[in-house]
Amino acid sequence: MRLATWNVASIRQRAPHVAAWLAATKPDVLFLQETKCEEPAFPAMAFAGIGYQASVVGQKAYNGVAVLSRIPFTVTHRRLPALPAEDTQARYVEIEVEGMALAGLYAPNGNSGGEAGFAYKLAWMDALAARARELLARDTPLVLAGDFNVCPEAADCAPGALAPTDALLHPASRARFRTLLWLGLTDALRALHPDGPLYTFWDYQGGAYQRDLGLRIDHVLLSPTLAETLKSAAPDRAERGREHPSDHVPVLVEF
DNA sequence: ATGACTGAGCATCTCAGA
Repeated sequence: MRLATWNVASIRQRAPHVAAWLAATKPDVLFLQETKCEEPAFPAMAFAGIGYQASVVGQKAYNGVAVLSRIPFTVTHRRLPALPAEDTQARYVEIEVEGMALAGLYAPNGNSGGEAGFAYKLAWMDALAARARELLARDTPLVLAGDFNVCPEAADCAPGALAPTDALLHPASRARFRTLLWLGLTDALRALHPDGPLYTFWDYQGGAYQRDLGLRIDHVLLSPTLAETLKSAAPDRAERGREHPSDHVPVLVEF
């Protein structure tokens, strides 16, 4: 299985990038985040023509996740079950493929909306952990892939790339990420590349990419039986150097 | 002192991103 995740910062702006990347890389499944449109505006035709079926969990202007797959899949969840019904933010999609649960997620940033915004980030991460716990209790092979909006360790934030008080670095945010690891999930990038920077994001401002002031916030977590078969895991840095790029690059994992 | 990012939307500014 070749599985990827990519925060595209608007699928309507990035459809050509995504289609070209799919044609060149040919992953089985690609999870997208920050598609920023409702389902009817999602450019599904751009991907159908190259063999990828889309399933979209969209909303107007903000958030939005989707999955593109060239293998058959069934959508099992379009929201996290533990969140209140009135929460309509489009941040989670879960599919079933060959007995595996594959989840694409866009965790809240947590820097906007004051204390309530940060509390929402933590509550959302708790709901994600609850879902992971549920699947693992059933021995379902599981992948969590997406923009977690957490730099897990010091090496995941270039010095000066963020203010020390940023929500992505907050001890409570990092604790929520560690909780996922303590459930037995393996951080695919770090499992194969234990040391040094492995950035997946560079800010648009201040020449962050040219100065390599990046962050590692896009992650792929694997349950134990899948982690045992892990072959490769890498961010595709070259995408950040293209014309009109997303501020995130795709992360590709092979297992 | 200067100029300094991107995208969406009931838009010529505001909000959000991170």
